[in-house]
Amino acid sequence: MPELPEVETIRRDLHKHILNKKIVHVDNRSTYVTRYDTAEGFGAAVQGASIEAIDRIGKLLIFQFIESPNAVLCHLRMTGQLIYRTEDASLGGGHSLSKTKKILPHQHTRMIFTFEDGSKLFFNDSRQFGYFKLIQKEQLGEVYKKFGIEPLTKEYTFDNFVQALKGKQRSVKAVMLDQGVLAGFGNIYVDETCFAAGVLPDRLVTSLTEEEMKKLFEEGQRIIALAIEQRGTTFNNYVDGKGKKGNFVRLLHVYQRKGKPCFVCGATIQKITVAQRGTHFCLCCQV
DNA sequence: CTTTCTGTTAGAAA
DNA sequence: ATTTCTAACAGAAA
Repeated sequence: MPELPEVETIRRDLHKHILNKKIVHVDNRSTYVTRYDTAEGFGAAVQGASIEAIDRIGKLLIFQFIESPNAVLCHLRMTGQLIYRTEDASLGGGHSLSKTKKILPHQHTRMIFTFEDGSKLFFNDSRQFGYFKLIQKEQLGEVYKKFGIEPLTKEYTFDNFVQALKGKQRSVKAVMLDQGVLAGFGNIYVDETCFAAGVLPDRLVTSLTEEEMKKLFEEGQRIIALAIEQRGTTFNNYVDGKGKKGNFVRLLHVYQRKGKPCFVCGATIQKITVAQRGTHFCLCCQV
């Protein structure tokens, strides 16, 4: 499940590999992933365009093109993957393709961008919740405006954090998952942040003390930064821009640890549903 | 075999 | 206006 750290890892990988590269061909294998555009319109806008910038806000990737009014938004949702392969690697014939690497394209490959040098960017998405959306560069301001404050930006201050959460009649979990309040947190990092902050996820935001608020603010930023350092969390589906898994799994304290002993106090990790999501916590460490 | 669960977000419903 | 619920889809688990 790509959240901010996973999407940022992919963004950095792609920045390294496809910047300034010209797209010579687009193979759109599922009209559903370009559901906001016609397949013809999307292909026409992107073919022949060169990558000027790859940006990100929250979990949303933004591709901009050189000398073009167009940009493309890409959201991976639950199971989307963006994997870059050089011509050599995508052919799969040689020993450059290890056994652990899947041959691409496969059944779930929904889009293939081919660059001038023969390298390719594969978009795989088994559930097809992810999408590509054509947009004008001048509309990007409106796109950014829909997002709340994001960890690791200069807007992420304690004052802004308190301001964003203030007055919400909802659980900590629901508010932290709300991309319009905080940008980039998903199920994994909300549960981990709540654990680190010692706050139960089903607490109402209005019940939080100043110190608890501060803890959530600080731990949220610390965990997101640490997860980026570890190149994200691979629980089942996520891989980086080169198809490799993330390393944060071994640092998880509560997520997907139901029934296992808490690393801090030994109590059994609990799982309930909060804000329609599986939610993990330690009854001993969190209040 | 069928049913349930997974977790993101838009859009609908409350 | 704000919050909650459901649909979109495919596959793993029950």
